[in-house]
Amino acid sequence: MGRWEPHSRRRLEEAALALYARDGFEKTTAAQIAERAGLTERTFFRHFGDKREVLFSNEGAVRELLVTAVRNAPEAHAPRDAIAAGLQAVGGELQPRREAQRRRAALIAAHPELQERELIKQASWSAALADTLQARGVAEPAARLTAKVAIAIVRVAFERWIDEANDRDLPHLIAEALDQIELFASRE
Amino acid sequence: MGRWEPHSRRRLEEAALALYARDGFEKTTAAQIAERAGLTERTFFRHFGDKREVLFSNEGAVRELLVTAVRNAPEAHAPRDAIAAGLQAVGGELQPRREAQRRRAALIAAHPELQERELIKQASWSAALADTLQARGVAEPAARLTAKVAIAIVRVAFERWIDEANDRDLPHLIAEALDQIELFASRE
DNA sequence: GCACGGCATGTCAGTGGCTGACATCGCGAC
DNA sequence: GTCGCGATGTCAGCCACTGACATGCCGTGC
Repeated sequence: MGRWEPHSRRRLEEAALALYARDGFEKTTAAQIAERAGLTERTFFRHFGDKREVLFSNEGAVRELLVTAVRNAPEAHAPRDAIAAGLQAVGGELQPRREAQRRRAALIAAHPELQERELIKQASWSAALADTLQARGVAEPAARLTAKVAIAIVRVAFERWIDEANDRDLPHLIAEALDQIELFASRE
Repeated sequence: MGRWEPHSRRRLEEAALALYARDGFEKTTAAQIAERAGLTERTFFRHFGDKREVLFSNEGAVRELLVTAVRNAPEAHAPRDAIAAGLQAVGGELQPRREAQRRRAALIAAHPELQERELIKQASWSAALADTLQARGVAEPAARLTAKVAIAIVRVAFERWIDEANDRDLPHLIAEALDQIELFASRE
């Protein structure tokens, strides 16, 4: 066995989740999280830039999923269809974790500081998507605009998926939202 | 003369602007801002919820401009045209202050924490716009989606306006961005 | 013209997020 | 077996932000 228990990062994430849910975000201190994980506050801040970031450790992976799916869409596909593939990839990834996503969304909705962090993550998705569209030949500023619209689509679909009593699945809701917008983004 | 110099809020804003520009955002403390304004740190935090908020005091007024213009658009106008009126109102408001907007944008672009705040302000524009569209008869979730697209349009136009060497005016850039998207948002 | 209450500010003490500097020590490379 | 690396611990400190209470001009009512 090593000098320390393994998986410290994951332990911190789990401790944070549990305490944020139990006591609320503001009432939880970084020291409490660290203690519950058997670590020190300083170590918490080595793994996560701030108290909020611990709730967003997954974000990079989902973003990569999105841009990869768009990048790998057949070259003949119009931007709209490449984007559809990307959004569906994200939808398929999140669909199985509905309950966890719901809890997480409720936590974020209750705390403006967390919404801010969520929004900047969305902006980073948008920027990455815009780059990918450019690489597929979409010119600026259409690429940036189209990317923002695409993120708006997933978000609205996501919110319906979280909110609604019925259990329509996320990919379906994404497709529906996509149908409501005529994406510009023609090749030239 | 009153017990104190008047316009303390404005003095704080100006002091903050000057110091953020001169020394950078993080290197400026709230106490320094207050001192430059002839006030105390505590008073700074009575006027502004945090160090960032002082850069966004104008935001509510512009949001009101937007929703009012949309609300007052002739009832016969399609949502797309009502939105166009709203966005043009915002464009017309910002156009005369290009240099100030440019400086402000540069400051924000250099600091992720400020971007976060900017994004949540945009989200509040979007939410207010969605409500207004609903009041005009646009159903959910189309209203929310359309509102987000509208905000994406102003943002992309705004960024071009800020960035570009030439001096095309903001209302024109907004109209151009609007043309790139077919807004859904039909009445029923 | 005086008492009074409100309101913007001041004062003070405290909490907690976050950081830099330095110490510790198991583990793998060689 | 030594050595250096990397993850963690320890400690001291800054500053954003807050609650509680004090102060004193100013308008209001009488």
